[in-house]
Amino acid sequence: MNEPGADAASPPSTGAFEAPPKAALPFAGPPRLSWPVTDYDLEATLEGGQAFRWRRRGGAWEGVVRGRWVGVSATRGALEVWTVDADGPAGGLAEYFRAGEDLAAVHRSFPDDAPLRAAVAACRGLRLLRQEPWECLGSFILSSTKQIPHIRQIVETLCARYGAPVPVPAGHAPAFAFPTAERLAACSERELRDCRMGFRAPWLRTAAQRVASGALDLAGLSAGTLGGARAALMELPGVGRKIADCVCLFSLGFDAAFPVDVWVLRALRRLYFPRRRPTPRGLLAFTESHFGPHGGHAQQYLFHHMRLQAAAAEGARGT
DNA sequence: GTCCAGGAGCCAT
DNA sequence: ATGGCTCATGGA
Repeated sequence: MNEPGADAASPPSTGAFEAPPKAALPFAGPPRLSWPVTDYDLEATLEGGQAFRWRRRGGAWEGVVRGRWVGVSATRGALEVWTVDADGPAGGLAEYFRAGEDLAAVHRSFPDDAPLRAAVAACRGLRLLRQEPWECLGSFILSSTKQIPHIRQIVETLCARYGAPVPVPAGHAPAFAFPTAERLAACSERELRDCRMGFRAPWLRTAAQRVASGALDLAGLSAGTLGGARAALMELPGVGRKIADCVCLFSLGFDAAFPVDVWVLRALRRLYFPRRRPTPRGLLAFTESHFGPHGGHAQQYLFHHMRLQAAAAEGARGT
């Protein structure tokens, strides 16, 4: 990936598809990093349920990645990233945002069927991130039978209480890293329950202990196969097929992983099996054979499309 | 009050 | 293998 210096990033925005005034950007100074991108929908990507720590600020977003405060915008024909320490190493942010991804190639790898075409058309610019494995695992252990806003709330509480403070822009409210596995392993179940995570507390604690002790080498799982990584993750209490697939897809680089939650289950049944009702096993086999090497992307499009439609229907009924 | 949420584990068929 | 039940918690 190219990582031009901070001064390389003030294209006059001959934007073919947008052009908000520069003043709309809430972050001071020039961006630290910039990559030319078309079709990078930050709202769909950062708030669509794959990551839980991004907060909208003006037309941009801010969050904490790998222990550093990050601001990000995609409004000027480029993905632009602000950080606090302008001199330190850039720290894998290109990898996190998958800035060099050839989205068109991903779309070309999809099967050519009507439901997926519709989802891609409705969610143009939806991307996948590559998150830190421990944060991803910990967050998704908290996700079971929870709505996305509540997952975000629990994660924020956890970070504020047990995460290390990170440097923030002058005058900015304090921000915190996602707690290390070591720190959470040292928490009591009671302390975790006090973060309102309910019955998930012992699951998170056990996962933290295994990662902290080295019994589970998360980063090492990337070097193996999807099946191997999934199986290793599923040995953790509270981690079944769905959460394991989320971690494989969102943090370990396995683009074929296809998490099936209640939304995706509804989408698959409605769109691909409107008549008969496939068994869970049969449906899993379908997801593995039909969607190809980037099936995880396809899954995210189906997921997001379903939720957009549900939100539209909700709005139409007047709330 | 009732139902549901980016589930998982356990137990009885 | 499959179908129920339970596990906290908060919002609609």
